[in-house]
Amino acid sequence: MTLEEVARRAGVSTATVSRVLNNAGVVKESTRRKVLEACRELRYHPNLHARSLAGGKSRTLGMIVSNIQNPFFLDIFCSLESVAFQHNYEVVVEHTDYRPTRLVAAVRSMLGRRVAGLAVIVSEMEPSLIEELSASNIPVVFYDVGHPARNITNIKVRYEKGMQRTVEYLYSLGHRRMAFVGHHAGLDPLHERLRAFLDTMGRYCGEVRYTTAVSTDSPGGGRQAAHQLLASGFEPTAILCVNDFMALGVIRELRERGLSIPGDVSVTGFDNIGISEFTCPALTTVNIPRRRIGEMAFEILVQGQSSAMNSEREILIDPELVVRESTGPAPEN
Amino acid sequence: MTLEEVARRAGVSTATVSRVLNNAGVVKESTRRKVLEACRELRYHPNLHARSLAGGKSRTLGMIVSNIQNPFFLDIFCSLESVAFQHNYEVVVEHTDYRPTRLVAAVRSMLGRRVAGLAVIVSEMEPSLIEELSASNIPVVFYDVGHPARNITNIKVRYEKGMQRTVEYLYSLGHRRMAFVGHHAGLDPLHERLRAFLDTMGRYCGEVRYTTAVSTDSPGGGRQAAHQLLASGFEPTAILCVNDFMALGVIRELRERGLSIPGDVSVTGFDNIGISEFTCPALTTVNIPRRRIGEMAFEILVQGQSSAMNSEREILIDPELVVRESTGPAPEN
DNA sequence: TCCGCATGTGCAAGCGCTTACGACAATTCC
DNA sequence: GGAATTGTCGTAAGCGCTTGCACATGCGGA
Repeated sequence: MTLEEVARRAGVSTATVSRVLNNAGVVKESTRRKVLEACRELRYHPNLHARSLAGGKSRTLGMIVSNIQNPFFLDIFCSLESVAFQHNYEVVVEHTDYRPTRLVAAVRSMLGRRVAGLAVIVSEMEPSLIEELSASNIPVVFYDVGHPARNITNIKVRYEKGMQRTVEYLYSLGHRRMAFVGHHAGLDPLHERLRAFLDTMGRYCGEVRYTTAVSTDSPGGGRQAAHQLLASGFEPTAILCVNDFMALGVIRELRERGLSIPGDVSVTGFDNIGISEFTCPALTTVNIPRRRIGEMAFEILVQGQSSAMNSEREILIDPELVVRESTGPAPEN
Repeated sequence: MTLEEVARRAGVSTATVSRVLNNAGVVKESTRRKVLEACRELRYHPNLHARSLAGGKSRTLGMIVSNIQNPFFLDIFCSLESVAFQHNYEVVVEHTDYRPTRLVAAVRSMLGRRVAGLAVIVSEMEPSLIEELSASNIPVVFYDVGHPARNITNIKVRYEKGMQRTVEYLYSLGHRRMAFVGHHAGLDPLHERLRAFLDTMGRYCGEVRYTTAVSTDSPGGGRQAAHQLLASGFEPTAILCVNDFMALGVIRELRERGLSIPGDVSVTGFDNIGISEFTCPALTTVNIPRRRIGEMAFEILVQGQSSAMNSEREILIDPELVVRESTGPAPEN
């Protein structure tokens, strides 16, 4: 089914069919109806590839995330998708599993798709990508990685602040043995969080003991990390997780061992994903406004585009502690 | 950046460039290198739209789900995406929020993209879609909805069996007051599950009392449903949820009220999503093999395609009960 | 009656790529 | 030594659509 067949059927030219299908130009009502009827009869579906090839412009946005199974990323996607949908845009998503090579492939794929804008919400990075994207002339927003450039806006969360806040909160509750559970410590943004933990801990030097464990970004990974942690003989009174997703597993492992939360061990997460409210006990965490991030991304990519590409800037977000039930005073002993 | 510019730069024709980029035909090693270098220098990214327009064939699959926030759907997507990736396919996903109109729009969009195959994993339906897809000549797999046709394969889970099994299991534990928590009872497949519950209950007529509550497909929805349920004065000793996602909220609400699980109330889910193992208590549920469903979908869409489109058939899956900690003997009183 | 101006359509030139097909060299064979 | 191969590459015709432009009508006003 092509435009031409529809045109023939309706007894008009392809130009006219195109016009009615795009509500562009003026078309007599009677011919418009004829065309629409022909479309229906022939079950015509315009070829989107041909359309964007000829049109030259695109109404699709691209989004790349590290791990779409982690609700943190998924929520941002949903938020972006939702506002995009309202504005008649669509967004295609790709995920990288935290692997730089897949990131590169994903970016290339997006560039090949000629997306109208690209949101890169990942933790891994490949240096050459920055210039590649910067040279691409499409609006880009990075989250957590990269740095601003002509057409690149950066959104960053002050993770250190959140981490610092958490540590201090726990310290004030009397905790003196803490552990950090993370994943992919080799990746910059993730490493940064680990370091924020270590730095803050360093300030209580001599007074506080701590250790770290690393696994994969999933509840199972969190559980495994907790397992290692406890098997090592270190008995933390508080475990800080790099994100809520892993915290789910940490909680599970602790309960499995008969440890009460927060009676014996306090647990904190990061991100404040939807289900962190539904864990038991409900998770103390640090909120990151995912909905707003998605909305900002859309604005930057679509609106910012009109503002002559001068979107070189950095946006900083201060996360805030959300205290729920998984934290409490350190046990006496 | 177009093929032509690259060709000019490399001092060859566009045909040659195309050949090296596609590893098609034979090209002298020296020219191949020249071309690749030109691509790199010019940061050339082939226009995928032009490619599929000219090529006529597509290596992207489409997938439509009702609610991508529900891990059940997300898992199937990830599974499909994973095998597709291994075979050098990509998959674009769209979600409908259980709305038939969005389903129609999504299907049209996929058809416009000229996907190589389409997986429709939804609960809502629009009758006309079946024939529209059937006429489209692309391989299609439906999950839960629709019926087989020339190019349409149907995957169905015998929900009734799972539900029946669950009810009987609870009955055997002494439960005589049960409740069902669901969502979108107006949609066929969902209604079917509700009816499976009612039918099974009907068999114990007079002996067992029951009621139902409906909300939205989310933990929050589950919580709300549980709230209604308990506010109604009915005191179930077991609550059966249409899926694990909602069960999360049900559990939360029960705990909030100080009810012990399974001491006071048993809870069951459906789907066996990843985190149902990490709830507390771990959720008794009915397993649906999402990984296998994703893999089957790929095979049907890609391999089945070669088998002359004679894929008209229905695949039935028997779900199985997974007993964990959220169920136990009914309380004495 | 003729001109000017809306209002509706058709023509045709691309958009960037793939892919027969044929052209031309460099071998190879009898 | 000429013909038949073989290996490389260029030419050009689309793929299905959008869109600037020209053209055809119908109308009122001069």
